[in-house]
Amino acid sequence: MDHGTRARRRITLQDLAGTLGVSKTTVSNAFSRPDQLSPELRERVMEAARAAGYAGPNPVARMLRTGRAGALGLILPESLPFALDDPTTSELIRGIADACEERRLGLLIVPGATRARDPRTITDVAVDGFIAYSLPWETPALQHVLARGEPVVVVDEPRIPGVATVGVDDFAGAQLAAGHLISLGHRRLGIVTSPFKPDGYTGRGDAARIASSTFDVATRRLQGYRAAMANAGLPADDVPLYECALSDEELGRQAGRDLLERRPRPTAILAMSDRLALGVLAAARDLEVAVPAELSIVGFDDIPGATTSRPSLTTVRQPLRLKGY
Amino acid sequence: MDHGTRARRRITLQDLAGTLGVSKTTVSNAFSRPDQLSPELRERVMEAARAAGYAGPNPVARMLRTGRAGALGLILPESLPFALDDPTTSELIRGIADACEERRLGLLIVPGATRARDPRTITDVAVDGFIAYSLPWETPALQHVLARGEPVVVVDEPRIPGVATVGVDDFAGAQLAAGHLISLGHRRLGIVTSPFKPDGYTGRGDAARIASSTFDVATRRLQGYRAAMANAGLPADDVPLYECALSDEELGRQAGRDLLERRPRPTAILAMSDRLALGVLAAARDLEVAVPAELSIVGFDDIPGATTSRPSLTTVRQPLRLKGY
DNA sequence: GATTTCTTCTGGATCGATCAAGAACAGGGT
DNA sequence: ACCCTGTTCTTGATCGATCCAGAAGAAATC
Repeated sequence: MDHGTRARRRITLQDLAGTLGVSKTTVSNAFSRPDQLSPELRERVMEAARAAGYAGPNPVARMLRTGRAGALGLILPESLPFALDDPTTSELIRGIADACEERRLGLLIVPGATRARDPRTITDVAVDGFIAYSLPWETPALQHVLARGEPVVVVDEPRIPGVATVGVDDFAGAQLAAGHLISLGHRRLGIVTSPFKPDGYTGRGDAARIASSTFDVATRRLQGYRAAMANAGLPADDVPLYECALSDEELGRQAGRDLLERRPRPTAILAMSDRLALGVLAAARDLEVAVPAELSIVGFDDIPGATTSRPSLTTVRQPLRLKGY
Repeated sequence: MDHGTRARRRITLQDLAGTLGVSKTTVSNAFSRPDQLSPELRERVMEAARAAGYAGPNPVARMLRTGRAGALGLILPESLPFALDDPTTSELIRGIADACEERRLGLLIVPGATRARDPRTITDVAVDGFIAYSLPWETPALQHVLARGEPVVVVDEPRIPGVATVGVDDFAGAQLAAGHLISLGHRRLGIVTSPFKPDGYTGRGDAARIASSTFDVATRRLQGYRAAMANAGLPADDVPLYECALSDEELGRQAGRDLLERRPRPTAILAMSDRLALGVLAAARDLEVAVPAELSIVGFDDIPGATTSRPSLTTVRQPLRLKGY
């Protein structure tokens, strides 16, 4: 019934110092800088800590003082379920997780960044920096990330001046893929694209949408395809095009059906991801179009388990991307 | 060349208050409690913040003062790559991620808890509580989690008195599965188990290992199987048993081969997970044992995409498990 | 013996916010 | 004129640690 000991407050470093009769700095050192005090005293401190049920310095207080959070934020465009489904993203997450583990950093995942979100999911988290993966231009989430003023690494897109970016050369890769098909003699191509805008649209290509695209990767890959076609003297502008809202097999199949039903039928289809390519393959099977006899398909990304007849444009991803820190 | 403005220190709420000529509390309120000040002043504050490039209150400082971190820690037994591979775990992560998103909590993932780890990956992270998934007894990581004194929810195992646990009734489920097979007339059963210890052992069942098991789930499921057998008057103790270090199709196949090569050959096999069951199915195909004519297989967990002839023992997982908070 | 150098430990300032209590002023009712 | 209630803003304490400068004593150097 006197002061103190009420309401089961959590024990602090200060309390511990009190019961031991040493200064709080000493207790702090016992935990974080063992070489700064004699082994005996340190042992006494640890002993007392164990007895008092003190688990170690409060991480938040330590962060505030030291300025380091010991964690990285990973911003994903779609929801986590979708990210885990998509081999490309999932592969990326693995690489990042491993790298974080080596450096004993925590990994805080912020999914669904393209949807409208409460900014607090970004402004209120304790991290030392962010990795943003494949976001469209003008994502509010990205603005908030940049506003925090902490280190940011963007993977794939968008390429923002002054912000570190990791990614393959989409233009060159796409050009290579299209060039390959053309050199095989194909003249009637079809293209299945990943989204140009994060609005869930799926359907035939639309020049206005493409012109106002906010996804860099899709834009640059398309430019690559078209450049290759233009080099070969093919009409690049009115090539049949189908845009898919997600990089998903079902949508790829839908795209494939659409493209393969056009007349004259394309003899080769370029897909902006391997999952879309697999979908096109399924569509070809549905429509009984023989691959590769009647149709060639080329994907992108080289996901594991893509053993179809397609030259794989691989990305050197993974641990590289953490080198920035 | 006077005091202040050196070395590009990050701007603080205090600084902002200074330039505006108001108190820091007012600035704080402008961000966190808009009803506490006049709209005009608030607008002025936000304006000045924008101009100064101030992104909002420092999350760490806020955490320290309020005592809330706004994030949850998720402890996984294996590495993240493995977790993403395993449909059961991946399903769980989805559920948790969704629930966190609704409550606008961050999700901090700490993988690989069964391996020896630096305790700091647990003691040094800023979270309000932990979810521990399917860990063996005596995992050091778990000790550290409990030592933090924050809320903990254990999923599946281990069941620790006084700690909230979410999970299905493994004993009853297993008993049901085995009872089902027995009621179909099966008398020679075989069992494929998930690990009893986190040491990577894969091989025939070993009574000593089972007796000293540290994985609750495996133990209780086995007890369930055996109880059903005992009820039916079958010798439960020397039933053929194969332990797999991971819940993985390849190991399930190995287990299936071993069990199916024994004589007399089992007519039914109980697997502790659906992935293992799929492996057994593969083994049956390898050895040209007809399913279900010559062999019945029963799994556990009901993962998506398991359309084989097996009664699925489903778990009601997902968002439930966050109700604790 | 005086000075320097270590080692070991301490006190107080500090990180950047929130919170509790209260001041100053406005209007409303009697 | 007085008290009450509200709104708006400020002061000072506080969260729980780390860091810096320095004190006290032992050991080494000249």
